[in-house]
Amino acid sequence: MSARRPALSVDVVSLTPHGRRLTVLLVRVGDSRSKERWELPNDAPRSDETIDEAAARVVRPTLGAQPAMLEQVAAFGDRRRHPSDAAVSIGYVALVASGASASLGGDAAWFPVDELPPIAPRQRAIVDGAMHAVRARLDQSPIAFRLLPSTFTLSQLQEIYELLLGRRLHKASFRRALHASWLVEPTDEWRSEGRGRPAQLFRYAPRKRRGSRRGVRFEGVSGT
Amino acid sequence: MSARRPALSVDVVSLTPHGRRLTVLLVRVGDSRSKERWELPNDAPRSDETIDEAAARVVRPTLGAQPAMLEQVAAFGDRRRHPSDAAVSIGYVALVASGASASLGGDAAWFPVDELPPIAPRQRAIVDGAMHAVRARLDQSPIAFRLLPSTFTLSQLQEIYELLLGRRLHKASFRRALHASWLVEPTDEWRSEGRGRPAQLFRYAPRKRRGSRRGVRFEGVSGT
DNA sequence: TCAATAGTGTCTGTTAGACATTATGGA
DNA sequence: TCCATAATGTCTAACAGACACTATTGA
Repeated sequence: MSARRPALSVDVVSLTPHGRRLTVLLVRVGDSRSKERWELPNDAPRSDETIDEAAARVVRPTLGAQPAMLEQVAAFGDRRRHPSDAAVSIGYVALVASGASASLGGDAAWFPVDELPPIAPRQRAIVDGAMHAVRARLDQSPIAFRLLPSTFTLSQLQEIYELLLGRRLHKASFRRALHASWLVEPTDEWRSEGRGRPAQLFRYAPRKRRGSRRGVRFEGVSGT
Repeated sequence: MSARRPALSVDVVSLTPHGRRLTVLLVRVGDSRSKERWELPNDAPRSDETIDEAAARVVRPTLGAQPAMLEQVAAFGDRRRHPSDAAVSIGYVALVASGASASLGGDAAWFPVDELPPIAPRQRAIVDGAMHAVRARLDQSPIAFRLLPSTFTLSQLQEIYELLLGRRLHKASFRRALHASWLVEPTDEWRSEGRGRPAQLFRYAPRKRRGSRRGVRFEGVSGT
């Protein structure tokens, strides 16, 4: 994309749920005759741009709209290979609401995060770092809602938490903690999905907390 | 230090306790006639160097030895001013054991973190980011021990935790949680400091955890 | 002796996780 | 009807924080 040996690149890991899996957005890069090559959307920041602005610009063409969240992960300045050969790459995570990924740019596609095609080693590290950062922030701030449409069932919400944490949660405990956190409110609608009893729809509506807690906080482990 | 408008700088926030305060290492910069100016130790990374290596090189001359921990905080690429005018600065935190800061380089000095002299706005943001990162990692990994000599009293350890967390902890709860975490073991020595009963000295000696926890974990708030 | 700090034992309220039960729809 | 999922109530073990107490030194 940019000229030879830039000092910097900005790389964005876009995440969205697809079914029961978390997926990452990759773009196919040139080389029409050689075998397929994929990479994270990335570019060198321009001279008049902050790195946050560069990251926003990098996701714009591939994603239709702006993501629900875009945050820096870290700088990666080791000797691992990067497509642009940049000395240092700055990783970002973008969270995209489920279903909002309808209009993908031409050569972009979503891949399950645990089944990525071969990518440059440094970009592989950026993806891992992005997952770490998201998990770390999950109990500090309510970022799980960024991956959901505006109304959702509690089972959907729990599924997102399980996707991000990589482990099952206890249903009753999850709902108790959620209730105590005052982050959601019920709507009048119910949704029937397949078998079983229909689920009530909720929306994200954080209330002022009187004293203490910041996020949702689960120690909760195994699930039935 | 380096030529005009480098693309990158690496800035290191070195932390060590002094008495009951956390202090940051700053260096005085040139300008012998003008009024004092201080800044975080920083430099542009060299072309053959990773950013981690650059950070290690930056702290070496000012600190006597290598710090007990050196980790990246984040990249700071906004439009705030930086001494070198770098487009992007990468912040690092170094933790230095108490007392190990005997041989400081020429124009370096420790300042209480809440009473820093005026520094460039971006470096101010790097210091804040470093404090955030340290607090965030405190309950994930036992970094408090990096700020202590090899043997210490439990009151000293608790004081470090209070310094880093910025709030008082409950003594009995602190010791209970510490005992449960299997991170320290007692030595045969006791130390008498001023009045009161002498305190037993402990050393950092993490044991294998059978099941769950990673760090120390305190919800614990107020102290007697 | 008093003051100050170290170190411990007990009580209580909160809560995470397990378990059980009811509710409600589709096949 | 049976089955699958939603939603909720109760029990229990673990634990954080409060409180009280003993232990041991210096002044």
